Amino acid sequence: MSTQYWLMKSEPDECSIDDLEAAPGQTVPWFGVRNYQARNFMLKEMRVGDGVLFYHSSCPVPGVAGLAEVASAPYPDASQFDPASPYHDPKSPRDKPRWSLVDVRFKRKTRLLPLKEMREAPELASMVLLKPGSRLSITPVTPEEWAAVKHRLAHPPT
DNA sequence: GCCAACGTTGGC
DNA sequence: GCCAACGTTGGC
Repeated sequence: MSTQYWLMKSEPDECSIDDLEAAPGQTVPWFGVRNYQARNFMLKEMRVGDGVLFYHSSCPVPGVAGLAEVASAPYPDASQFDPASPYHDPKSPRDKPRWSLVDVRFKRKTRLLPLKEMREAPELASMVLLKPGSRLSITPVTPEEWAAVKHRLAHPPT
């Protein structure tokens, strides 16, 4: 199977690209996803080595802040069973966990590619992230979109 | 802090 | 299985 690509949103207050770089093994478990569509991407479609656009959300300048990769097969998200966690899900059966995650490994920081610039870029108009009303925290990225983002990262507007 | 969009819940 | 109420996301 050929390489797939994803965009994954993270609040920099929770886990920024710098936090990912500083993490043990430069890898973090992508815990806390509580949306079935986003979960299914991790559970059913991601493969180790898939490319990830690391996106900062809910912050002063939202946008792509770095590149990462899928670093594990899916496994159950431990936070669903932790009563102290904000991600605790009392309805998730121990023997049949509702929520799974993958590990994500740091590749490199990039310049910040702001959401505003992405919206203004015709070659990125097809991205799921930019669809009106889109709120998914994990979205697929086509090879063409991946290439266009990398090109734009390397060639900032003047 | 506002609010539009969207997902989930639960009564019926 | 419908759908109104409610909660969440996330840009602005």
